[in-house]
Amino acid sequence: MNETIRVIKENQLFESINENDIQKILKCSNSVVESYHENQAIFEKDDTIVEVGIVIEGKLNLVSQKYSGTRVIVTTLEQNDLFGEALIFCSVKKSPYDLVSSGDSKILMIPYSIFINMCSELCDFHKQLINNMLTILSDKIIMLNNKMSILNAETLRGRIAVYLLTLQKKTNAFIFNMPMNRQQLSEFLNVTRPSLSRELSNMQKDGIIEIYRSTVKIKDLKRLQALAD
Amino acid sequence: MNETIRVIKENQLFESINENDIQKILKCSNSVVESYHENQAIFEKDDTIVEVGIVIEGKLNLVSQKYSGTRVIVTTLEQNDLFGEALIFCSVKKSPYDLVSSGDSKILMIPYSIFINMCSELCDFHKQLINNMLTILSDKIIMLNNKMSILNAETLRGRIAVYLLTLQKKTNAFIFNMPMNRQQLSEFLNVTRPSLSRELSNMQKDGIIEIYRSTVKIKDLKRLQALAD
DNA sequence: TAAAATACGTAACAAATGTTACTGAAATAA
DNA sequence: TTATTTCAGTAACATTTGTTACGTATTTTA
Repeated sequence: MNETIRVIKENQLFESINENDIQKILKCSNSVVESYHENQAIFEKDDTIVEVGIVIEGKLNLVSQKYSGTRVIVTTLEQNDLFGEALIFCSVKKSPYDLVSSGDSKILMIPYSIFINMCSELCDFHKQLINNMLTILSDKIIMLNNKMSILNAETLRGRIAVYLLTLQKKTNAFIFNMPMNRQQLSEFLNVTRPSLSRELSNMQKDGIIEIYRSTVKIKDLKRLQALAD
Repeated sequence: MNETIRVIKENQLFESINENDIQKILKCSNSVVESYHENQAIFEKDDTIVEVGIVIEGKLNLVSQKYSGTRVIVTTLEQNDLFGEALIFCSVKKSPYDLVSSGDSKILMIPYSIFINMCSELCDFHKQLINNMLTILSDKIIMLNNKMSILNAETLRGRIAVYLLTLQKKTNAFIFNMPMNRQQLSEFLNVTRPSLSRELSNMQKDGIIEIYRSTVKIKDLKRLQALAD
């Protein structure tokens, strides 16, 4: 269990909670570490989710079962990734995906009840746990809203503009590095890689940006902003 | 205050909490009903949000300030609509929008602290309030994920397919009405109205659906599912 | 260091979607 | 009822983005 705590004390869910109190939470909530092996399912589509999980060791694949029967990996969860946090609280708790272990893995499963029943001692760390959960859910909403505002842009140039402006704001600089390669960025913006390359080149020709590999320089902020509107 | 309770007792935030306990919550949290007049701002862009609000009377416009200076109404909030619920808990609590009263309005403002401090009595209804908030946030995440899966479809036909299949699943019928007109649906799918009309016609020609105004009949479920994959 | 693999840019062409403008049908108002 | 307004379908053309294929630069591996 010490290994578990060493991992999860870095998790946002346990922020500002010390190791002793984390231990109490795990005990009080009847949390357990479960072991899974290659291809074993943690849960399947339409299962009712009543626990949140944290990956302690190994990797998990979140798998979408297509109508055609083909299976597509939606995302991969690694050490300290949290899952199930939206499903356990929402009105319809059925999972839309399978969650499958990729190789051997260990997972901490935390039952639902710890988040809705305060213990009678009214411990401060229990409040903090729920507060952390509220922050995690809210941050996810903000992140999804930001992603939506990118996908809602009318043109690819607009999407690029919104994306670059968020980086400009975050770094507070006019020269910065993009944290994704072209393939990843094109998937994030929901276009093909050659389309993205072409448009970045066009924007460079038009004097809006300069770009080489992952390094971007914003040359005409006003026009970039106009594109993002 | 009785009028206020008559309104908000229908709100998801107060689900399974009786009128007496709602009254206690409002008192214990120092909630107040504020009055606003035409064009008065409830909060402005970059304000730090420390209260959730519920519209008791009138209408509010959530307004996006574009870089160009033009102002665009993102959405309109009406009686019993909740706002600020994600911003008060997230890591960066600054609002990206202005919230402005459209005509006279009355708004119940509920301070942040009620959601993070259990009162010493450990009242059941207080637990229920926080539980309701967790459900509201989680449902919003699920809704945004669904919307993302529509926008992520590669073609318009795919987006239409995803949308129709969610309606098919919800109504459990092969003939149903769409709750939006063409203009609204085209905005929801992020395309222009003529493009939507054209594609719906094409899908009808191809024998996948039959459509007249808002009435849709799914004629070839398998092909519709293949499109949504 | 050389060889192999990967990442990126580009170009020609195809396909999808946007734009504009017009029509008739349906709903609403007078 | 008739007139008016709103809603929806269509068509021609413009623009944007996808597809495919290839060359070159960069990074990784042996």
